Amino acid sequence: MGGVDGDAGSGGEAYSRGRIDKRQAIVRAAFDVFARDGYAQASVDAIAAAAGVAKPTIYNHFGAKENLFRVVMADVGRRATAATLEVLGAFPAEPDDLRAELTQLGRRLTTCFADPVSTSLRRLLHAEIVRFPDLLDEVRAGAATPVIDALAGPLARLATAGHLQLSDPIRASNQFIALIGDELPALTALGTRPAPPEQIDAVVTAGVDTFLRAFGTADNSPALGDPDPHAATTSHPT
Amino acid sequence: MGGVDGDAGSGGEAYSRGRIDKRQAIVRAAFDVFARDGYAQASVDAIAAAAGVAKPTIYNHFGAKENLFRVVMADVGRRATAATLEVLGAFPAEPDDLRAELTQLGRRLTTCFADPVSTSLRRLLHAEIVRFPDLLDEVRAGAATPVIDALAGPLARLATAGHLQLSDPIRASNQFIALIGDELPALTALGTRPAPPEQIDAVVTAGVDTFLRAFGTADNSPALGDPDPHAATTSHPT
DNA sequence: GGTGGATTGAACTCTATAGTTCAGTTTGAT
DNA sequence: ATCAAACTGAACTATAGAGTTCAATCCACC
Repeated sequence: MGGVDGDAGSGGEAYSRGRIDKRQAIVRAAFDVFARDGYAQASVDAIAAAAGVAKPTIYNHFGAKENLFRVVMADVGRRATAATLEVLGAFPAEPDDLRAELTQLGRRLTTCFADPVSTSLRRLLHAEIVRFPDLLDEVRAGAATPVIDALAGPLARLATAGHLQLSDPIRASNQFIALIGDELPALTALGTRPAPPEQIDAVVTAGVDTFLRAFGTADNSPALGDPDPHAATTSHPT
Repeated sequence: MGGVDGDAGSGGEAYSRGRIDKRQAIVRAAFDVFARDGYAQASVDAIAAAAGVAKPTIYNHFGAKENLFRVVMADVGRRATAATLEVLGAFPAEPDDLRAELTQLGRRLTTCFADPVSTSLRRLLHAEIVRFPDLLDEVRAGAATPVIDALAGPLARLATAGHLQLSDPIRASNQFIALIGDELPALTALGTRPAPPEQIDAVVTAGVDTFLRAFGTADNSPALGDPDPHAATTSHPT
């Protein structure tokens, strides 16, 4: 329920759906099935069954399977981006305790990145990029770049306010994301297993620490007493 | 061995024609086809054609397609790891110019990570992890963990020698990899496009700079005059 | 209570491909 | 030269799934 609406046109037809929102149900179900089976192995019959809909209804709405896939990917990309941008929007303009706020931000971001919506999108992109090369640019333009920019903004403000020392906020933004998120795929088995929260926490804490060692100023303290010298080992992302 | 030998009139095959190592040819060809088409869409006929081999030969050697896939993944994992470990092994024990050596190392590592062997492995892992969950552990144990460890060693040595200030070499190793490599998928379109070398260079340089800001000591200098404040923008990994 | 567009289920066509079979050929070794 | 094992080509079985068709049905709205 909620914003029904026939989503911004994917292929030409954008007319009034007389019925309840079968369309939404199909897209959601298709995402589940694609995420589980991959594009090639996901059968339209399975999607129809999962959506509680007859097969011809799918073809009525979306035409070929390929188009359904594109719509699904766009939808998932939009959802993932929205969640991440919301987290970034909640970052305070004038944080009292920068370290604490960055850590909090890191925790929230990793939660977003480890979410099934995000990880499945990731997996499907990797899986199908050869068959759908354009999908990457589409998703990246609508998802990745805005996120980096949305983090670069606050970082730049913190720099001009004298709480960080950095010359290139975009670069710093990418590096922050790298420091807190690069190990996530390894920790979550590419998103197929729930990650031990304490391991994620350790990575985020260490990432923020390194970030502040590199870019911090006097007011964001010297990492209170090496908070966690040896917690949980981690490995390289696949 | 060698010979192309006239194989009675069957024309235009792809790989070697010696009786000796059909098996190798099949594995190599299968990798190419899997990388291009994905597991489900890769047909055994296509693999046979690419390997210059008859279909029953494949079944003689490997049994079912699933097994062939496992063998291919193990082989590719081995190759990718070997290349990376070789690069890490070349890291000098007592570097004169730590910044330069780390930058060099970063460049070489990104070259490894951007190699088709590595990127295809990555893509196939993401694509098939749901169908082959065990593959991840196998590849990770044999590839990712050793790489992190192989970098942690030198870092630890540098720390005890007083050239770096860090308490957890494993963590620092992960973070170094993150700083230099996290943007690679975005820059190379998940490995499907060659990355502009100057962009990779900029990322590596900036990554090493941040790493040394965080962990460096007096002797590895304050980044010679902000070498490249604004070069090429980058985006978030997918 | 009638009308039209959306929906349904079921049967159908077509194509792709995993895996097998087999008779004949090539190969390296004896 | 001979032999056994590996290889080949081609035909074959069986299955699975994309996309279509159509008569019957449901629902919103007039």
